[in-house]
Amino acid sequence: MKRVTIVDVAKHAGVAISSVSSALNDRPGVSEATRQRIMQAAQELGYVASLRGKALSGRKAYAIGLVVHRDPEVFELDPFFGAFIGGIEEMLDRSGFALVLQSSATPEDDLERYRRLSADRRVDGVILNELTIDDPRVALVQELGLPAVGINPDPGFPLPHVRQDHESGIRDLLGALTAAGHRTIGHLAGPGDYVHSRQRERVWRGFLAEHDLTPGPVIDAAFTYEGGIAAAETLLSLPGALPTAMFCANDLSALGFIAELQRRGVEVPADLSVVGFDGIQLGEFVPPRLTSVRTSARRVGHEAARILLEVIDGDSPEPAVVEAATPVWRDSIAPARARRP
Amino acid sequence: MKRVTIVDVAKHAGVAISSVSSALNDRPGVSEATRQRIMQAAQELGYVASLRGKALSGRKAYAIGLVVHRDPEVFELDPFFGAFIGGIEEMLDRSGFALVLQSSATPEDDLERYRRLSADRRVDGVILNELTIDDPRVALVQELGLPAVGINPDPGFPLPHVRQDHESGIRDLLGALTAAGHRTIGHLAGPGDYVHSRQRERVWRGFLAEHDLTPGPVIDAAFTYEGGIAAAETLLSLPGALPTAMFCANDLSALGFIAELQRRGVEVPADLSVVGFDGIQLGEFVPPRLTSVRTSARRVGHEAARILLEVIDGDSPEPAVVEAATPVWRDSIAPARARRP
DNA sequence: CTGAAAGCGCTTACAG
DNA sequence: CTGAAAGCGCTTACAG
Repeated sequence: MKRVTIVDVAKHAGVAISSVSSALNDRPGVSEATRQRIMQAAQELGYVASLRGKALSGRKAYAIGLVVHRDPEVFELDPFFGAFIGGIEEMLDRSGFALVLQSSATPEDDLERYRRLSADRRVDGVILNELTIDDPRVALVQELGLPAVGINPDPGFPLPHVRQDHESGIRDLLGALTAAGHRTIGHLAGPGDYVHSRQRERVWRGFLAEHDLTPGPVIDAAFTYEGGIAAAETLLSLPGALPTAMFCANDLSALGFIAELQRRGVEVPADLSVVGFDGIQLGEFVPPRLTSVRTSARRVGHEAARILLEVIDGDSPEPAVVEAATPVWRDSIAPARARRP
Repeated sequence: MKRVTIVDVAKHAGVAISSVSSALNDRPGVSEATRQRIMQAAQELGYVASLRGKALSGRKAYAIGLVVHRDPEVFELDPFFGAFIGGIEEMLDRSGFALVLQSSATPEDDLERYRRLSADRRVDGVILNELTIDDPRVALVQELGLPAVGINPDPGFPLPHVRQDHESGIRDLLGALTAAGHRTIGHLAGPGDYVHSRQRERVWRGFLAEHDLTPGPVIDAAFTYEGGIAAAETLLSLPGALPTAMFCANDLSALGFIAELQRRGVEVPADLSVVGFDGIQLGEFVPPRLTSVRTSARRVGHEAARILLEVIDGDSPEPAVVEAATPVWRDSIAPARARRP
């Protein structure tokens, strides 16, 4: 079956293709009567503009790119992506844009993806997620002149971005911990090259300083269940008394952490209170149900797409701000009690 | 900065653009000497062909589509997608194709996505994942003339597809159960509209029939952790004795199922052996570690992309067969013991 | 307001 | 083997 093109619509409506184009794209310069006629012709023929013609002539790909790391475990259990992508789609869809998803094995490969996405003009812009300290992608997109928006960057970030406040939520959790009598609060930190790992640690450190509390142990962990298990082993092998509470930079690792502590005879939260960050579903189900901070991946994705579309349109949008992440009160905080000897 | 086009390369090499096109696409009709000269010119100018020109002129989008359901919980914790998408990418990448990912809220929306993907010529083909009984997408892609490949369909599927045998793995698990003395084996079934739910149940039923065993209770459950919890409640509310073992169609629900059973005082595997299907990471960590069947989402994705590319090329590829899913022996099977009264 | 024409950057017959 | 030309399906100045 032959594809119906703009030429067919023009013929059917008895006008020039330029008028069809203007009418269908809500551009001015077409009388209401003509517009109606064109709309109807398009409708009758079942015309849908070909993206290929549009793309070549309009100098736009009508697509944006997202490159995610292939690290299987992260991708497997990270609850962020589903909602994040859903939010992106939600926004994109109305604009006739699509999401091109790529997965990369390494950071170098990552850069190569962006480079090619730009070189072959596959997308009009990209979303920069999981920013790292001095993220090389920032310089790259600047060099390429590729529109980009960052997710939750540190202050001073040179590109358009969207931000969701995480500080108030974490502070609420830490406040609940001190209110429950905790004085030694440790931190299960995420990989140090991610800005969000650092950001979360910074809030913890700042809170303790303000309250004249000495920071408890800091243990590095991958953002995975296994990472949490390893962290528990590390904590238990540390000399001296255990902290009475831990703030984990990530729920998934918090769950592994708790499971391993329990396996080794440390009661959570009786012996050790634990709070996480992310608000994943699974935290609702495990014992004890995990107190955490819930972020809005969907909203963040939505806003990222919105901002990016504006950048692609040639605007310089203000950073988008999504409502702050909120505490999720569940069962993993208990009153501090005397430390184990 | 001005984009370098095929015209620039032709000029720089002192040839016609048609020769450049032929040379760069490894088409015959260019002498080795000319080809060399063109390659070098392209290299020197940093030329990368624009997909927009290629797409319009070559009548191809150089992209394939995947539409996934937006159901947050599934998307959140389903380990399948990450690996599956990784596998697709792996294959696509070499061919210069990209993955366009869309998320849909409802089955109707789903069809609309495919329809538009085809109408605006955004993609050259699609992957049909999570097939349902009488899946309406099959008729749709046939009607649209949209190349498509199905994942693990039932016999008689009219489109190209890729299949991973699940039967042998499930039978191994069930065999281990009977070898451990289990005679009453129930089934935690997935949503009945999915063909893979039915397939798994069918294997279970067939195995029992062959061994002259009366099927234990069948409980329907969503493919989620919560679904497993609900299923445990249902099982415990059933009149009569408990089965001594359950085969779950899905690991995530198996984990919820086990957790809830334990919460209610049923020891797993001592009182009740449980096996799952999927082989997700998380099953490695929870107590008891979940015995399951591991599928190869990555391989399946890889083969699906390969087959689809062939269909797009105009071929009629044989169904792809990925090596069978294999049992993962862990700790959730114990010898059958006298049932609780 | 309306339409004829050029042009986006390629591929593909088709002459030479 | 090589090159000039048409054409893919649109958008966008530019005349009328």
